Amino acid sequence: MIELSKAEFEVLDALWIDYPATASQIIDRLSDDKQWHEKTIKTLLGRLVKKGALTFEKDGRQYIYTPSIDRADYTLKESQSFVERFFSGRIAPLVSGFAKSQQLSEQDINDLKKVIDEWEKDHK
Amino acid sequence: MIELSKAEFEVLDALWIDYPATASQIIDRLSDDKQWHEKTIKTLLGRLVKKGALTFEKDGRQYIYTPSIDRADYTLKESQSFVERFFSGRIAPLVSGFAKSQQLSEQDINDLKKVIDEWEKDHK
DNA sequence: ACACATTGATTACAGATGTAATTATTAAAT
DNA sequence: ATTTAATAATTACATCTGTAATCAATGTGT
Repeated sequence: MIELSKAEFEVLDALWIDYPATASQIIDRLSDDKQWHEKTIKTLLGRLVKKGALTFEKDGRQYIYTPSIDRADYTLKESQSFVERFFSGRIAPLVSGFAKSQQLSEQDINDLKKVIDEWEKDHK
Repeated sequence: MIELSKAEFEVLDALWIDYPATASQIIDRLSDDKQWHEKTIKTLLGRLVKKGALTFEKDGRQYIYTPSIDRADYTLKESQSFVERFFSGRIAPLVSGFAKSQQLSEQDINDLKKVIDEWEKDHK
């Protein structure tokens, strides 16, 4: 699988918001949270292209970028590897840690219940 | 918080299994899964000491290592940051991704239910 | 047609990381 | 006491990462 650094992921994440998009659109989106120099973002875009995480088409002197991987796929793979490394592949201990440290809201609990209901529906 | 690389974490994880422990004990434990050179593990131990993730006492010519951070604390922090980056801090979408891709067993579902029950007990 | 402004390409550079080899130290064996 | 073997300390080195600066190309305005 394609391995992305944290910074690279953030840039790709800005593209996932809406694509295709130009570098300046991406820079624009990122400027809200991050205080990255435009050059930095260009560098990261270049590295993402090199890693095959996105493609581009020329439009005059600009590039129009499109992600070449799916966000859900990518985050699932990362989640699997994370849960494997930290919790031997079991997800409940992760959730349990959140619960114990007061990180779960009523909303989270309801969402989790919904996931469980779905699962049970599919496995009956 | 202390930032550990993947390799560093694996070494610390081998120490968490049982401690205090000597370098050779740790090397021994790791040799099952990893094919790291002994020197590599020593280097990682040194970096872990430098980062303050573990301490040691001398016992003759050997060092006896002890973790200076708690595994549950560390994994919780990492989990929070992971969930924040990939799922805007919400845990349910992570679990949902696992469910949708057939990564959840009956056992996982039961464990999750237990976590939810606990949570509800504490919040009544 | 030409200077300018914009965008992409190339280069930079320090610190982190993976993966050890080399060197120094010292307890243990002879 | 001296050699040896084990252990730790120091050094190595390529790649990745964060964070840009500089160079090159090219569309645009005058």
